[in-house]
Amino acid sequence: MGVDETPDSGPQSPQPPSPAVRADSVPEPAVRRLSLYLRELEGLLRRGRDTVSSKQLGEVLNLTDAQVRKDLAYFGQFGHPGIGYRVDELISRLRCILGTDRTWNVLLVGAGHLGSALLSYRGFSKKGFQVVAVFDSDPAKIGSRIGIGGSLEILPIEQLPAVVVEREIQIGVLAVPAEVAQATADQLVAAGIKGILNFAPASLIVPERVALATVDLAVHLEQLAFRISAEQVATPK
Amino acid sequence: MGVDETPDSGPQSPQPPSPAVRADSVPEPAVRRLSLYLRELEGLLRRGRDTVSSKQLGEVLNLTDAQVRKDLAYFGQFGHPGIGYRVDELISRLRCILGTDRTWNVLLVGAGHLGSALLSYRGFSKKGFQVVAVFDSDPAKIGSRIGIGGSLEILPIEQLPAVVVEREIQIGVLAVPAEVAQATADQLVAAGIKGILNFAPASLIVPERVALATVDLAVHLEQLAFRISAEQVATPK
DNA sequence: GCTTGTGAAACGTTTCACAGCA
DNA sequence: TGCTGTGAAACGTTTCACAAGC
Repeated sequence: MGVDETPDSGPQSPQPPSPAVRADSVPEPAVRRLSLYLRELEGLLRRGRDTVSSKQLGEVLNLTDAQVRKDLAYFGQFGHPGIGYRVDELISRLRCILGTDRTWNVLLVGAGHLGSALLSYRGFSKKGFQVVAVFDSDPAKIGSRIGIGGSLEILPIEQLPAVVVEREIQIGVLAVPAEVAQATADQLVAAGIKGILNFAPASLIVPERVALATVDLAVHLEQLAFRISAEQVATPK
Repeated sequence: MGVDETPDSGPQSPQPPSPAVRADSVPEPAVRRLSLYLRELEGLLRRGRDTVSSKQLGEVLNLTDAQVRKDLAYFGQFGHPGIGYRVDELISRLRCILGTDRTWNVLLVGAGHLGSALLSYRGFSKKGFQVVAVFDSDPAKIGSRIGIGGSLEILPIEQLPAVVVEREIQIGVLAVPAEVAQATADQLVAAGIKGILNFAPASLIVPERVALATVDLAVHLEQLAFRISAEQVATPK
């Protein structure tokens, strides 16, 4: 499948990554919820809360208190009996675990509607994800500037391997048509990307060492349609 | 929480919904995978395939053949021993089950970058989801036209209840800032919306009868960051 | 009082393995 | 032979219940 990998340790990895706890044998659903805990905690911090109990955290997220405690306990002992969890403390622990206590350099492939929207989305940089390169295959777009304040030049896909190394890019966001999604993913993998966030409505196959997440917007609408239909048939309660 | 619900049966529901099989006691993960099966099958159909086995379907989706068979069997007996599944037959069965064999009228709240991108996304209408109204709270935007060919006028949120009834809207897409997401969701619920697709990075609380799906783009990047970090710590295989 | 962390039980999902059919 | 549909076993996750700590 083309070139395979950057030698061993990347160009120079910024610093040893942070986890500090072995992150294996942790249920996948628990890891997904970690992000939700962090999001809620950041909201609590903004509202000036100092501590929060597993019960309170669970309530807003529709989870039991035991679930919250167990999820957090997979990674260490962060709580204080009788008190709960200290908001600021738990936030920095979770950021460390999730890897968002550092900056991640991200590239975007596909400067269409969705790609442009993602570029102007503040939520990414707030969490430490910095889009540092944009690629497109359309010759008409190449060379033009895009992003907040036109800070990025749209590059041809051929420059991908060099730019990934140069700008120390770890994650690629795919906002291309489904038909070219697999081929583009292959190029990202060949360039040494470590994770891919795929917005194309297609299943991708990547080597095990590459992390992959696919977000299919239409699929989520389909799930809503299913649940609405089911409701009308079954429980008109 | 404001007005509660449109009387009983909506204005006039287009037609009795399609499911035909009791859609209860089906594992949630199985329902999620139904959408993926459908997506793959549509790809197979385009490539001219007539039949497919559970093994072949499972391979592209990283699932076992038994998993595929069991998922489909929850809804009926669609397969043909010795042959597999007929692609066109299974597609129409799945569309019927998921509720995408009919058209869904959708509204969008929030005409910012993401909202605009969603409006110009072809994947929605391809699956039968038609955006028929757009709302925003910014007075500067109200009255201007948006969407493919400027076919939609941006309306003030005050018109929401009337428009939902008038245009028989079942699903609302939320592309608003996190701070106003819950308040906006409350308005959608009050207007009688049956399902909400939330793109704001916030947990929403809605009545049980309203279907809710939240897509937090930053959360998916966080999950990638976690898995990449974990990889470097654990298995440098 | 209230809260965490955790073994054990309960529950749900996935995989196995095979009968039955084309 | 090749494939589906399906009980039963294996596995994983969630909930329960309680000891220990503030």
